Amino acid sequence: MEKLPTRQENYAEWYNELVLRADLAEHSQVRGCMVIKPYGYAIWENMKAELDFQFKETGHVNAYFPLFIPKSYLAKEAKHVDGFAKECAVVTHYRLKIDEHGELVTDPEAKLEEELIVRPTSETIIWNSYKNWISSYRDLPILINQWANVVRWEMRTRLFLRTTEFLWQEGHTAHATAEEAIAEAEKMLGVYTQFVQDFMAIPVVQGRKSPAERFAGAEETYCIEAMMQDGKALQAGTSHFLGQNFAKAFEVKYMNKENKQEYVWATSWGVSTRLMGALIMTHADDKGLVIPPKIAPWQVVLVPIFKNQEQLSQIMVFVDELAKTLKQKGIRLKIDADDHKTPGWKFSEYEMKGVPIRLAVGMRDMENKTIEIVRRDTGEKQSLAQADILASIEKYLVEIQENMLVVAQNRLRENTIKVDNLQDFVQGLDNGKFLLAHWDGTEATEEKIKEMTKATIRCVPLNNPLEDGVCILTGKPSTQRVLFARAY
RNA sequence: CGGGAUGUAGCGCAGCCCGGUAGCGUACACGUCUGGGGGGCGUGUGGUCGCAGGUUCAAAUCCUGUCAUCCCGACCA
Repeated sequence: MEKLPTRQENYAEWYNELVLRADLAEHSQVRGCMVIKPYGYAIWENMKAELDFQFKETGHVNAYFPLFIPKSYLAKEAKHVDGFAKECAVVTHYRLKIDEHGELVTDPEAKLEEELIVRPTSETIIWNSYKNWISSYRDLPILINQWANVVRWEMRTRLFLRTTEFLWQEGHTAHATAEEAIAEAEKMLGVYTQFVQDFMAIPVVQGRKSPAERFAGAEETYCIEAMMQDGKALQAGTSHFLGQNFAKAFEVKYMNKENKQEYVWATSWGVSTRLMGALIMTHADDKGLVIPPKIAPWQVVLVPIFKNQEQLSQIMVFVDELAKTLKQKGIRLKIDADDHKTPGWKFSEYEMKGVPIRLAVGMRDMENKTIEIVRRDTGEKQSLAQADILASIEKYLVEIQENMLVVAQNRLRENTIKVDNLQDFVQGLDNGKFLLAHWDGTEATEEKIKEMTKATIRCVPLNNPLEDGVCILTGKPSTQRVLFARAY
């Protein structure tokens, strides 16, 4: 098989090819939709399991709401409609029939009284339920998460980064006070940050979106932004303080302790299969994926090297014993004893798939009681005594996880720069930097900068130091720097 | 929705200009030699040439229509 295009040659093609070659996903026949293949789905499942655990640890429960949203619900929150109307799939009929030419056609008789929207997000359908669930402060808070698929009819799609249908989780909470809701939105941003850094080894910048970049219907949008290897930003997760916008749209009030009716305060927060894109573009190299041990479907792959079944049997005596030990330790091992692929082919294959540790054992090793171990992240290869292998694997799994984060953190730090004029700004962008620059705080300036440079305000970082300066475009005064980058 | 391109085996492509038996690479199956970094040799399976019309003795090839996909724009939490 041909080599992967390098990141340097063509970053976009490298990404696309890698997704296909690593067997994560493929384009389906359906426009803009992908098939997530078992290896890709296994990574998603590992991410999902950990996130689900964290949500429950922080007091949330799972529920499930309908895929279809009556059109009238979506219309209730004005900004929300604005944000999503242009990318909705609409169900208009409920039956097909065979016509006079023998063709399967939509039955015009079966038109829906009210059209149904395939959910682009679930605020409206969920708040329509919350209306019936909430009457007293004693009913609050409601802390619900749902794992679901959503559909957004995007013009241009890319595997994992932007697909018509995608998988995600969406948390929707209801609170008695603004303070509590804001605290919830911030808490979940923290959960995302910790998950992404500790499990996916992806460092992020936490911040608030500018008003223009806010979620449709939110008072405040918090986000985590990650840096891809080409210097572009990828929004890895968002958490929104929705104020009382949805409560007002759906008439959701509660009786407080003073016997007064008040509107409920809301949050929503989500991460999606887009995180798979972040994983790939943060860690993968020109040989393929590199997956952090904590979410790798296989943490270790073992390739026995043999000329015939008899040799394989001898090797497998040792391998079976090792497999038993690793299983006891909870280490995920794949043994590839397939005899119609060569060892060289397998080495390349598992590098493409990003398995953190590779072991190889042949007859030479059996005679010497040794085993070859190779780290995927650094490529470091050594021959160890078989007796020492368990300790080395355990040590490597920890080291690889840590090292991957450190490498990514260094990249983020080294490529985030302060700029004070437009020339440096543009030059920085072309060199793949994240830019901290002064901005006059107006939407007009933000828009102008986007037009000129394709860069957007990714966020106003949390705990941003205040500092007097002047806007790089207009020269008007500014009190803090904000983070600009080109984004996916 | 504007501009450009492409539809031929699972995948990647040639053939089309100049009409005449459907080709190559890869994958797959079998055999054999191999096996410590994407193996060699041999044999074989697999195609309504996107779809619908038309011209012709004859269409992957020429003509008309149509559908789909991709790229560049517009659009995009």
